[in-house]
Amino acid sequence: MELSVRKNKILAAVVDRYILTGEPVGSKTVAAMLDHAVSSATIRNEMAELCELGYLEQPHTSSGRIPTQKGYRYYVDRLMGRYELASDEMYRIERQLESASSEPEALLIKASAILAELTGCAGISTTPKDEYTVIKKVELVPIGKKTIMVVLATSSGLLKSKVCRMDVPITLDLIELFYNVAAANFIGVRVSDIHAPLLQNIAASLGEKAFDMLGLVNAVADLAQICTSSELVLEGEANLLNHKELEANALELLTFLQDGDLLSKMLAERNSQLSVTIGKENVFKELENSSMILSSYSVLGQRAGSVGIIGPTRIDYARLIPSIKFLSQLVGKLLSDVTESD
Amino acid sequence: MELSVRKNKILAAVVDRYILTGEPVGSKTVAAMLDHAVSSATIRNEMAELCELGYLEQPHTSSGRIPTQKGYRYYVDRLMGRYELASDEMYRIERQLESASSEPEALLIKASAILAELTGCAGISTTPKDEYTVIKKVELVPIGKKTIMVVLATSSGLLKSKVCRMDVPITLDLIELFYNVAAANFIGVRVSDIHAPLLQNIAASLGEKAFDMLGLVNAVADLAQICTSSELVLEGEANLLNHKELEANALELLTFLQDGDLLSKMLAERNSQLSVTIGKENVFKELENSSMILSSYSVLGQRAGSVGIIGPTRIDYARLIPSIKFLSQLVGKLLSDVTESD
DNA sequence: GTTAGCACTCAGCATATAAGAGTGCTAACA
DNA sequence: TGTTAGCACTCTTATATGCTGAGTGCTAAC
Repeated sequence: MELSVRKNKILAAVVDRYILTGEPVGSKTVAAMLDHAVSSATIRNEMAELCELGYLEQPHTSSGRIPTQKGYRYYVDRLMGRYELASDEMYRIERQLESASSEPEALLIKASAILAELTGCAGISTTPKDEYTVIKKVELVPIGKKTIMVVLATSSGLLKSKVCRMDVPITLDLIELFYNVAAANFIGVRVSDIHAPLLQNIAASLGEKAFDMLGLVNAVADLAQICTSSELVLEGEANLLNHKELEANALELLTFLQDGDLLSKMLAERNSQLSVTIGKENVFKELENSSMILSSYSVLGQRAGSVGIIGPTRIDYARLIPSIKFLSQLVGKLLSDVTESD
Repeated sequence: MELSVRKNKILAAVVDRYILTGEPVGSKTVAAMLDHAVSSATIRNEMAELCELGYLEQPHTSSGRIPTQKGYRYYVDRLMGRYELASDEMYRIERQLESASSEPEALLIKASAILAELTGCAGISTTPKDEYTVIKKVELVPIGKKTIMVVLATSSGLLKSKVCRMDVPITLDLIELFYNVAAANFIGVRVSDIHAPLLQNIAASLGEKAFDMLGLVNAVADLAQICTSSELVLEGEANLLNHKELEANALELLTFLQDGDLLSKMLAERNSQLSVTIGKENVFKELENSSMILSSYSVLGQRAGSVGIIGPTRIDYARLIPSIKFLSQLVGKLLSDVTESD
């Protein structure tokens, strides 16, 4: 629904001001912000209507107005200004991020931390979801007589490892056999294609030797599984305590975030390039006082994950969104760089 | 300094009760706890003396008493009962922990999480400090034309990796040369012995080929460095918000913990088997309202790290200490298992 | 449609009062 | 000399009261 030009201006003024100060905004203040083009009484009339329409609300009968979630939504969709990052700021972020670009996980931890610091909110991101990437290399690293480490590297730069304890001493034969099996069945295969049927095939083809090998083959399957599921990275949760509107539910909120599983699923479902989720628009009631801004990044043209923030609904959307967008593009670029030289 | 038997009983009663309820404890309550062996008036006299001696204090002129830090210290050192874990509880913990025992870091994350859940505090631990362990294996995993992954495994089961970007395409010659260099200079060497002079030696012996190799050699050195320094693991920080005595400084506290560097150093210096640090006994003022209980674990007889908790000073020391001790022994045992088969 | 003016509402603050918990002290007791 | 009963006193907590100021809704005039 479209509001009148003047209502737009008033709503924008209220939201801008409220984001800035956190105090309810009165008609006089708005009149001043609009250069007294109309008097405060007129503003009052308009604001009363905006209340009825559900864009504003009053904490108490006679105080200024604050935006409702509907108000924020309207503001984000139509009213807010678009800012650009200063180029020196962009440069600074780029430098910081590049210093951690050697591994995807480190990169996303860094990205989340940068966002947390930049925004005063919690920084959040998901590691690249790799179901289309293939296994690049499988290596065994013997540790002890019966202990061996299985290392799996994917074409997207992920490296995962797992220690495997065997029931029998590890022989050179076994290792050689494993490398043969790996070359035949794993290398060049999509991580998402390492599933039960394939494993059974392998076991069958091995015959009597299958038993000793089973642990190693399963380890590879486990690692492949880990590679397909993207992981949640959260940094700067403590920042959320800074926002007094979140304090009341700080415990629930932080506990929820720390758990991560639910959140992780939620992020996986997102598919727009930029998503702003305000208050109760969030599925989980732990987030009903929070907003989430996420921007997805792509690796080699393929949507791979997201970076963003979680903060209070009262948040400077106009300034933060460009930062988050910029960072997501940067993450995509750096991750593509790691991979592209293939 | 030794107190009279009766003062001991009274102090113990006050601390026990205060830990339980969080409310100041009055003379009448204490009299009841001691089965009215003496009247409340007598208790009052004794409590007044305990105040003068610095073991108790009054939040306001006329309220019950609460323990001072000195009081807690005395209680922990001499008064508190010793509990034992129920054997089914021990079994439950053992099972949980074993499920994550494949890698040292996962194990300690799990241990911290268990402690956090068990105690309602933040669980904390350090990964094994490995300066005496030796490099077991160094592997190269090619990723792209100019990108290669360096993997380092230590005898203690640690596995670290780093992506290395080269200026020139990676050739088989280079890889072979690296493996020769590694076999001659790294394998079997203590991680703490990989330092600048050794690197210079290697560079010198390589002559003109040193340039291409430098990145790889440096990567190994970086990884060795990472192995020597133990890492801090923190779980369940959100639990701290449950304790109202910490709420006032929750932001500072969580920020401090999240940073970790300082804390990490502090933990490294600890050398007693069990350490209880109460309030201002902590070096950092962010922790002056907190207590820390740490128990060190040993891997193959060698002190390697610690596990424990951080919580408010008002905490059930008597019940938590046995849990923490038990967990530290368990961690040591599981880590030794991973390593022993060498 | 806009504005000035005014009565009204309500949060926030300060002050006053009462109740209750617990103390310190004194004097009597064993 | 150590212990106890009794009592006045202190201080927190809760509740009630009044005041102030910001901001409103409404009405009447422009």
